[in-house]
Amino acid sequence: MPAFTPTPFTPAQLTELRAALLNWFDRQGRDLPWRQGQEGRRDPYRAWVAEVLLQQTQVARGLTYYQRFLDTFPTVQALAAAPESEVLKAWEGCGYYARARNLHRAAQHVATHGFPQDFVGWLALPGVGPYTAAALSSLTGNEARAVNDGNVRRVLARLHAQTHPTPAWVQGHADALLDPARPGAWNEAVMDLGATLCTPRTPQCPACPLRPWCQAHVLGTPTAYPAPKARPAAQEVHAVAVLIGTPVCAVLERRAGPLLGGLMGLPTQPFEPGAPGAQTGALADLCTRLHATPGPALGQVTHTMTHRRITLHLYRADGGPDPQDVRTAALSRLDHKALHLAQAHAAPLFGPE
DNA sequence: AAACCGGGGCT
DNA sequence: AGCCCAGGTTT
Repeated sequence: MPAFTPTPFTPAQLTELRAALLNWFDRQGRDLPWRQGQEGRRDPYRAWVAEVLLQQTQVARGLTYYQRFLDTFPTVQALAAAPESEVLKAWEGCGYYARARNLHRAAQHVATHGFPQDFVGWLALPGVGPYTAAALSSLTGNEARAVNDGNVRRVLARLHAQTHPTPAWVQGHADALLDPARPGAWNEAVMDLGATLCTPRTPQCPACPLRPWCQAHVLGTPTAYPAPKARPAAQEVHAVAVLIGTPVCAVLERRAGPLLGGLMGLPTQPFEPGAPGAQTGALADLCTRLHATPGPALGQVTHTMTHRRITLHLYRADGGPDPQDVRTAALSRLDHKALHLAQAHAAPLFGPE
């Protein structure tokens, strides 16, 4: 017996449902810059960059980054030949920087060995998991692989009124629904439906081509599917940071590890906000490490990242390592906020514009 | 199972 | 103006 409940649709229903969604897609599907060329035969480089970008970034926001990234690296050879710092600079502000580092590493493999030709080949690239491998093998090779992303999960959960769809449940139903005649278009169609009509909060059921088959619509509570996931509470983090130099030419450090790895930023030192003297102690420790002299406070900025709420207490300092050009370095939003604060502090009233 | 990041929607 | 949410891959 199967591990999941197979699709309740009869073959005739399946044919109608597929035709309804694909007909909608042919007329209402989104015209996106990475969807050039024939369906199922999209350009692999453009599709790949787009899919990695769209792993954690919504289309509306992703368009800007996609444009910038392709202008900077028009081909996989250009991407492979670039230093990592330039790749991160092109990705700057987009978040989840491991995506850019993996894309860069994978490009060096692709530039010499060529693009993967199937699902397993795509899956072998760093930064390409089951979703992206299914998307790329279907979009560029018309392979019959059903994608399983957040949109698909939501569409299928509503279609079958399933509050707690497991990954295996979603994959099973996605496989059953996939139109084997047009796998690439089918995947694009389901994701477009989830992104434009079957949205998380305010679904547009009256316009939905799948409404005749949708159990959640029958029950009248589409937003109940799937049930929201529990999330860990945000954690308060405090750190001191120093500005040595100016907001456009400052001492920067390269961040290592999973958090903002590979990006540059102002030197920082965390501290326990409750403990007396902890903040001045952290400033002293940081300046000792940098061989710098602490100066006046410039203010503080807050930024939320993952499950952390970070407060950066910014100070001026002197001495230490050589400052560098801030504009050519890849920085996180947090550091841009800190530098903006320093700039406002430097010229609070006057100055050009 | 938990961590990674930033923006957009809703209150 | 804030809070809350969503989201593939990796470790």
